[in-house]
Amino acid sequence: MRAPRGLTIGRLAALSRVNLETIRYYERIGLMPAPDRTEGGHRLYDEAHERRLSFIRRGRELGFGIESIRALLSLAEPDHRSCEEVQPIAASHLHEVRAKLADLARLEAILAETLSRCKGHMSAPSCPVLEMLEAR
Amino acid sequence: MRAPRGLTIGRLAALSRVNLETIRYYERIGLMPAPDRTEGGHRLYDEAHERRLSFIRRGRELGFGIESIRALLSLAEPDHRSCEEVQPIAASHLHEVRAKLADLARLEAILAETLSRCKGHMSAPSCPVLEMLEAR
DNA sequence: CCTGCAACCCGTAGCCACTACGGGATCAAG
DNA sequence: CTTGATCCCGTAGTGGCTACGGGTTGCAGG
Repeated sequence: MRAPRGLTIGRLAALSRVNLETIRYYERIGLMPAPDRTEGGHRLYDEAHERRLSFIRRGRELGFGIESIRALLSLAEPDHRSCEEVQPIAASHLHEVRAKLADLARLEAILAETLSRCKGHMSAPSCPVLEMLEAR
Repeated sequence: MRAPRGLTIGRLAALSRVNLETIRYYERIGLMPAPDRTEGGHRLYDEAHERRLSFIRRGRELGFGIESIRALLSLAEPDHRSCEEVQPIAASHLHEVRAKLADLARLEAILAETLSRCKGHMSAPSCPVLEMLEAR
């Protein structure tokens, strides 16, 4: 009665909500360790892989880049565990997120305002959007 | 006293604030027409090119994709000029911008809140950021 | 006229983070 | 033992550029 260790890549993909091809990609770039294989060569994962992969997915969902996640993963290891070193990574990312946010908000305002001036004059020869793009 | 027609790619780049290599790229993908050349093969542009390139730059700055800009450019031509056809392109883009905006705002809130809980316990063994990534 | 050097030429490869494809091998259920 | 789902691997494509390298052209000063 050995534990049911041996998660196929497909089941790992479903469990961690990461695309199967993406898992292989993470292995290629060294973000996920190469797992054991069956005799026939199929990958076999365990719970530790699942935890690591879910960590990566949550990091990606928060917008961290692969290299930041690599750093965060090593800072999450029991020996190295350091909030002090995690903070600058997260803070720098937050800074970038805020910059993009400000940029997008600007675009949104311009687009919304310009489009609002389009309402109605469907068949008119003038177009606020085109005029903005041609603007001096 | 012929007009000073004949803008080198470098001067066009400076004038339109588009990278020189990007201009060549736009020509390769058919977004910019192939201009005349000097005897030696250097590209020579005119004001029409400058207007088109600036149109493209403004479109890119507003976040439109290359294919949308291609469509907008053709809808900006004197014969085809159609606000009616421009609107769905801009509206669809605005929709995408708003989706990204909402997504980024969500990230920002999570990151900011989590980081705020990091303040102070620099050398503590626990870390709100890591805990969130490991969550479950 | 000649030199020197900035500007230009072209094609290709690299960036990020995947995603898709194709053709073959393996696994597990019936 | 057959079938069909799953998995294998390597490579190429995505978007929108940017960088590189090695060669050619243009033009201003001497």
